[in-house]
Amino acid sequence: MLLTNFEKKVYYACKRIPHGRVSTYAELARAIGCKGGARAVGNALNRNPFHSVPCHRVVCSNRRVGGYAHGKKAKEKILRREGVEIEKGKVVNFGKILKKL
DNA sequence: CTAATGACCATTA
DNA sequence: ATAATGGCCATTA
Repeated sequence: MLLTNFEKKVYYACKRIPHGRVSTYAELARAIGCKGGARAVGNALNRNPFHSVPCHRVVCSNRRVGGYAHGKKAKEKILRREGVEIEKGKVVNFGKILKKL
């Protein structure tokens, strides 16, 4: 697979998010040493080719769910199945279940 | 090299 | 509370 170094870092970091927890695009960017690169992280996750990397656990820093390659609906569905409550398109226990990397 | 793109973010009105 | 704005950054054309 033709993966850029940036993408590799994003996927490896994303893999560290535990089941039932979430992280944010900005936090992920910060974790890999690319502060301010939240948008770039989103782009990388959008092209995520691995089923093993749980990109559905990455949400926006404002508690909103954020996008998903297969539709936001699917994303919410998966998150709920993992025990993450979502209210009006927003993560309920955000501060509680947020995983800092 | 430049310009456009996007699963973002913080600020401002 | 919502909407617009400018900024941010890797990738791609």
